[in-house]
Order: sequence, then C-alpha cells, then structure tokens
Amino acid sequence: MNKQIITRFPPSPTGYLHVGGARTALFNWLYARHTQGKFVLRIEDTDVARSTQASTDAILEALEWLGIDWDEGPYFQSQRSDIYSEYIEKLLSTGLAYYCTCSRDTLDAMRQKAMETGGKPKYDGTCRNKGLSKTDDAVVRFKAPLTGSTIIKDVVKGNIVIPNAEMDDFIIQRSDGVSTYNLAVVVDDITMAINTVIRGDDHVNNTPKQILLYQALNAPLPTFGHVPMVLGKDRARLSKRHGAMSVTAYRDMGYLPDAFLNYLVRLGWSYGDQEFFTKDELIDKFTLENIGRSPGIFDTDKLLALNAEHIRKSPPVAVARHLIPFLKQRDCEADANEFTQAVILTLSVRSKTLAEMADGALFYYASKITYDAKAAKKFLKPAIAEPLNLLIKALEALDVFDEPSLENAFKTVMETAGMKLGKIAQPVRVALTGKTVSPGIFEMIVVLGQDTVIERLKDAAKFIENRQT
RNA sequence: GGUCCCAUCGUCUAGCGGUCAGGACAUCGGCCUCUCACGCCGAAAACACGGGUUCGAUUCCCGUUGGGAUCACCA
Repeated sequence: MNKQIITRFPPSPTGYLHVGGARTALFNWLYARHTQGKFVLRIEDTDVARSTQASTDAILEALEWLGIDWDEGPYFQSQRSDIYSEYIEKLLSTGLAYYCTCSRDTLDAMRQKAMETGGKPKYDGTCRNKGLSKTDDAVVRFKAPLTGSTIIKDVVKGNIVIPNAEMDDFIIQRSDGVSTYNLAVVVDDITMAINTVIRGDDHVNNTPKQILLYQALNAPLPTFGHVPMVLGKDRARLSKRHGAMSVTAYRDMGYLPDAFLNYLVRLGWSYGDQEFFTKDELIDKFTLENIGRSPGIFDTDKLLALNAEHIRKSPPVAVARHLIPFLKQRDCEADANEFTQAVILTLSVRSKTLAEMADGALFYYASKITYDAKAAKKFLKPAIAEPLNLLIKALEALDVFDEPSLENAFKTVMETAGMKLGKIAQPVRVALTGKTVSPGIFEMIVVLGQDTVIERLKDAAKFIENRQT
C-alpha cells in the first residue's frame, strides 16, 4: 500500500514571493495534487532579524493569486522552538552534538587563514571532544562524521555523492538558543511527516547535512528532488536587475495566474511537445520524472505569448474577474456582467495582457468619445459626411441589430455611395472608438448597441460639420 | 580555490544507439483582411570540443572548455 505523498513549501519571509520560489511551490503543489496527497505551507522565520510580517502577508497573497492552496499550515518556525530544543536535547544526550564556546572572532580568523592557505573554511573541531556543558554564549554543534560519504538519491539528478570531509560540525543551535535552518527544517519535515522534498538546486549542498541529521535522529529519509535554478538573460541567477522578480508584479502587469503558472512549469518540466496547459491539465499530467536537469532562462517574450494564448482560450467570465481591477484603475466602473463578457470576447484575440485589454475596452464604457487628433484629421473628413448620414439612416431603420443585418446595411450604403468597406470602416471606427485600431467593426457595433452607435455616429457627423465651417 | 550540478536552434524544450534531429516563443517572408490582431503557409536557426565503447553515437563512459550553485551563530 502506497503512502500518501506529503510535500511542502517553506518560504522564508524576508521579501516577496519571487519567480524561483513560485516555481518550487508550484512543483510541490502540483505533485501533491496529482497524487492526491497533501501540500503543507511552512514559514521559515528563524532569522528573527530579517523576517517580517509584511513579507509573510505578501507571500500568502501571491500564493493565493496563483491559486496555490495548502492543506496544512501555515506553520511558523518561530513558534516551534520547543520542539527543536527537544530534538537538540536528544542529539546532545546521545553524544551526537556538543556545546562549543569558540568565539566568532576566532572562527572568523580560522576561516580567514584557511582561505589564504587554500584550505577549506571549516570548523576545526576545537570543542568537539571537550565535553563542554551549556554556557551563556555556547552554541550547539552537530558531530558530523569525518570520513566516508553521503549519498543523495535525487529524483531529478540521480545519485549525488558528497564526501563527508566536505562538511564540518555545523551549528544547530545558536548562542541565543534559536535553532538554525538545517536543524529546524529536518525536525519540521520529520514531525510534519513530509516525505517528498522538492526544492531549488541551491539546497543540494546542505542536503547531506540534513541527511546526516535524519540518520542521527533515526528518521526515515524523504524523497529529494532538486530542481535547477531559474536564470536571467545573462545566464546569471535571476535577480532584480533582470526585471521583475516578484510574482505579484506580474499580476499587476496584467498576466493571468494560469498563464504564469503555465510558463513557470514549462521552464524545467515538459510533457512531450505540449506547450499550453490549463491548471487541471497540469494537475493531471505533472510528474517528477519529467523535470529537467538543466537551468532555464526566464524569457518574458514567451511568458507574454503564453499569456495572450490564455487570454484567448479562457472563458470570458474568468477573464472578466481579473480584468475588472484594471478597468477600475482606469476610472472605469464595470461589472463582470454579460456586457463586459461580450466586450472581452471582442478584445481577447488582440490583447497580450489584461492591461492592454483594459486600455482597449475603455471606449465601450465611455459616455463620450474623444477623438485621437490624427485619426480625426485623417478620417473624419467632409467627404465622408454623406455616407455617414446614409449609414445612420440605415442603422436607425434596423429592427434586428446583429452582424448579418449590419453587413446588409453597410452594403447598401456602400453601393449608394460607391465606396468600398475599407473606405467607410475607418471613419466609422474613429467615430465609435476615437482610434484607428479596434475590434472588428461589426462585432463591435453589435456589442455597443444600436442607440450608442447611432449617437456616436451623429456626434461624428456634427464634428465634421463644425470642422467645415 | 574545494565540493556539487549542468551542457540540443537566440530562448524553453522533445529525443532515452540507427530520426531528413521534432515542437513552441522570438526573428524574417507570404496568404487572409474593415484597422489591429488571430489564423494559415513558408524560411532561417542547434547536438560546445576531444578521446574512447560500439557495426553505428545527439544519446553510454572519460577528459577539456564553458555556465551555475555552495562553502555563515542566512535561509
């Protein structure tokens, strides 16, 4: 009988949720959902000095936007110190850990010297066998094996062998009594029954330390999977100078969460040739076996293209929900009603972001159209006045206001005026939207409705008249 | 510097000994067309290098080179 998969995402609240973190969160979440397991959220705030509530809030907000939900937590490491102490005590009593009273200065000097002589900057084990007892400024160190090697059975990278000589007696409890990262993580993962640990490549080097801790604590090892880093355009680790790092920045730029997720997962994971995935498809198809081993470069062009595709393929209701804030931001009060959905339908094929879509949607909601100066000059000319009046009459006469009847009306006007559609469409477009670029003329007219269209056409006619005199 | 990881078009990737090395984004042509898009058709574009193993290597092994990560009382 198979055990239920339990994964986790343990951000440290020292900043917003960034792209790389979002990806490991996503991998863990997808794997848990795919296997109908559990996904645990844990806030690693043992670094009291750098952890903030604001960061925690920002991270939760970002996860919520992405639609990554958790089954347990959030747990806070800062509230679990008793548990850590208990385990440290256990290690101390079995002789697998010891107190160390070496000062920071002597440690620094030691490292300095080691670097200069080309040696490894490791702790030299001064206090290892002194049998010291607790003092005010003592730290607790783990007694690591001096020889042999530790093997990480990594599901994405295969077996990784690290010589134990590479590791020193690392600190598991600071002099202020707070336990360090490696200890806290292991104790948490043991006590939370985490059996699958998927995390960034940058953790490979302390995984053997954690394995040693698991062994010392007599606990079963979880499955490890280290996913490669996300790099910037210059192949350096993604950082602020590569542009936006924060997940919510992408929300604010008008990306759909599902598009962002889709992009993120494809950066380091593949399913044959498939590029486009809905969230449900991802849950259905995500497995650890298909995670790639090489680091990937974050490519905003591809993200943008994928966003456009998601906008195109998502049902208008879903898009509406995310679009509304962008309209509000532009002083346009709109609801996710049928009208807005119809608006979205005309815009989705030509919008790469929600911001772009909002810009393009404003004319639908405007009470009065202001013409782009160049557009008006070029298209709202006296020569078009007559055809425009003919069109107004034709549209007023319509009982049914749908695309076929509109096309008929236009056709009649075109024949009477002896003009091609191209000649009349642009002036009408400017009259209705104020711009030269917009959705298709007929679909747009239908959405706008008979009254509004006629009103705007009459306004345009007036505009032309005034211009003549 | 030590240790560890990685290496297919510019980018994300498929490939799991025999393929005209496939797809997507971006780029460049063309078609469609009421603008802009979408869509469609086409072009250009890659196995880092050197040794092995093998009848045969993009694929397996070793080395070189290049890139990345990490070496804290940070996580």
